[in-house]
Amino acid sequence: MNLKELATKLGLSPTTVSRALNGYPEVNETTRERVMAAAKRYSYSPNTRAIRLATGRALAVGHVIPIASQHEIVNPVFADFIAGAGEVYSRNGYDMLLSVVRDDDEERTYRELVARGAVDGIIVHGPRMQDRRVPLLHEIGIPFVVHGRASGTSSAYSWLDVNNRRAFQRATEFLIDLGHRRLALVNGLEFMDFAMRRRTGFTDALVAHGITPDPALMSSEEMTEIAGFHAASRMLNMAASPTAFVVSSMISGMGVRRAVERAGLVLGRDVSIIIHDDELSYLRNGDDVPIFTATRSSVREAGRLTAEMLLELIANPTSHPKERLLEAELIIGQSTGPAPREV
Amino acid sequence: MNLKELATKLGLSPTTVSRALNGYPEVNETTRERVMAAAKRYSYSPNTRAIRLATGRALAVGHVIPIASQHEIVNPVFADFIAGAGEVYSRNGYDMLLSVVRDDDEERTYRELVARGAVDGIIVHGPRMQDRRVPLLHEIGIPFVVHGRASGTSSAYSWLDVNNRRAFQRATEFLIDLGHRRLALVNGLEFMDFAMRRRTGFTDALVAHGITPDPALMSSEEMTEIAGFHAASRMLNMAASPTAFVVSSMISGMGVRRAVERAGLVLGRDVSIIIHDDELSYLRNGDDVPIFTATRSSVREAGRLTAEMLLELIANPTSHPKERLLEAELIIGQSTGPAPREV
DNA sequence: AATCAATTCCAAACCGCTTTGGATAAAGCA
DNA sequence: TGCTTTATCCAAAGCGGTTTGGAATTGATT
Repeated sequence: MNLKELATKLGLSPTTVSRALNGYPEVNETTRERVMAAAKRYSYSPNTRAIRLATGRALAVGHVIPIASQHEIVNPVFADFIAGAGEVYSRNGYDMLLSVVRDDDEERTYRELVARGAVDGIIVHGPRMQDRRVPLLHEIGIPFVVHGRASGTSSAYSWLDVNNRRAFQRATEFLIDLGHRRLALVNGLEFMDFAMRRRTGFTDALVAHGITPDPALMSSEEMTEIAGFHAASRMLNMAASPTAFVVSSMISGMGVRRAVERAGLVLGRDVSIIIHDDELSYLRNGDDVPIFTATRSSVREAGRLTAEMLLELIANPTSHPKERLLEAELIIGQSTGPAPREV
Repeated sequence: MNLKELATKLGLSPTTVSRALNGYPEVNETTRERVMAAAKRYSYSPNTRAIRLATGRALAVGHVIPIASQHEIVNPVFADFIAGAGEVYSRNGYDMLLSVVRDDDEERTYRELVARGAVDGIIVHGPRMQDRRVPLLHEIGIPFVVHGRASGTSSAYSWLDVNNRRAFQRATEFLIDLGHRRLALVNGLEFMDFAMRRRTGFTDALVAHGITPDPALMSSEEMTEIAGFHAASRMLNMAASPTAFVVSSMISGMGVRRAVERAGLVLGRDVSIIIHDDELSYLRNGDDVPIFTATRSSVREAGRLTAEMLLELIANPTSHPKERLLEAELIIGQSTGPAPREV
């Protein structure tokens, strides 16, 4: 059933039917109701392809998921972020277009996506330091919102980020307040923007309390269980081993915990851990009582908010870039406790 | 730059330019080269919206990701599956459309997606027993491939699945051969088709070796770390506690491992664990040496193959349903060993 | 009663491509 | 030489909607 057929059945012109369905004023209310009823009766869905061509809008948003070409890792937060964003799109009649792209030919993908007219806007995932994509998308001239930030970018752009520096600073201070003096950071890869900020928050807190950051107690690797395990094991084997860990993710944290337990130490007594918890749906940090003390910020909610920002930007392309900084909560769990007394 | 402009610049008709670019024979080779060169020079990308309308094809595939409305959990394998499928789509000029849908209004989503003409085919994720979506998509009449199977469905349909029954049977037999007699299953939710099959494989192996399955040693819960931890803790507290666990996922396995270590037992000596490893990129089972003994099957590869099946089906809608059963590898890691001697 | 402004509807153009059905010129054949 | 093929290109008609620019009808105003 298409518009013309429906119009014929109603004895109206396609014009009127179209207007009736789209809520334009120049159509009699009784006519509109007739049309609406008929549309429902024949379960008419306007052909998206035609709408897109006629309106010149794609009614779709592109998410470009970069895959690090060396490691082939898909960021695990991505699924929940998408789930949040997807809600917003479907509520607003937008489609979500996903491109999974190795980071060596990202540029081509972005350009094509826009030139082909496949999307009205783009969400940028996994920004790195001095990310080339920000100037690129400015040049292309398409609305976009970055999930995270790209330090070292000169021009303004829209972004939504968690205050990673602040979160890690607070986590570190919390541990310092508990008496810990030898603190370790198990961080993600530090060419990623968020990881850099977390490191800054960590060292800032140390320095502010007169503790000199020890490079041997700061690792920067992929956020996997194994990497966390290895990094923590190595540090725990040092002469002056750390009594507390600040860890970049739930998964790494599980690796750190394993290293701690493997070393015969008790979590929350001998060694404390604070992780960052993205509230991934399949990696809940405890049911009622949180297991890990954590800086917490829902990545699904971030997905929702980012999507809303982008749709606004699309509706209002000349508006100024919007920025949104979310604060992470500090959740006290069972993985932290006072620093053990020196022997 | 659109087709008409390009044609004008070349002094040709849009018809000829279109044909030249799409490889039709009725155009002179030298003309074709001229056109190609000009297209590249002006970086012309044909407008997807127009192509879709003109050809009546969506050139897009829909992935409908169900979110269990009670738990709001996004299946973690989904990200890697998508990554695999995405490769295939971009190689073939298809877009990937993602709909994240709570499982209470799935039907509407599927119907609309097709009625609107947004997709040429659909991938069904997370099939359950007697899944309603299979008959629904048959009724709608759109090519689709199921990732997994839907037991209890009468009509034929295309699917790609891992031989879950066989994998879990082999894993169980492997443990029995190591001398284990009290085996536990930490399974996913058993209304999911794959979980049911895994359970069958587990009990089949037991029965075949004269062991009566003990309901107290079979849990069926969400595949989270915590659920794994709780289930294993409970079982390890039983009088006749299990000496071996067959576990449905890497993440649950990490919970089981934690329970084992928490109980003061040594993995691979006191207690053995076999997990199923989907080879998620951010959850590698060890670097060179696998940590867990595991039944292994790459979900990313499954994504690739499923996508290829669907594209074939779209190109050839009258062909018979295709079925593809992947066998999982059994990988020996450090989490298994001979059953401990009875005390 | 004549004029003007709404109100309500429609015909036709348009979005940017593909594709059908020729037209023209060159080549092949009897 | 005249006629049929073959090669090459083009005009125009879609695809299924939206949107512009009227036209016809009705109601209000003077």
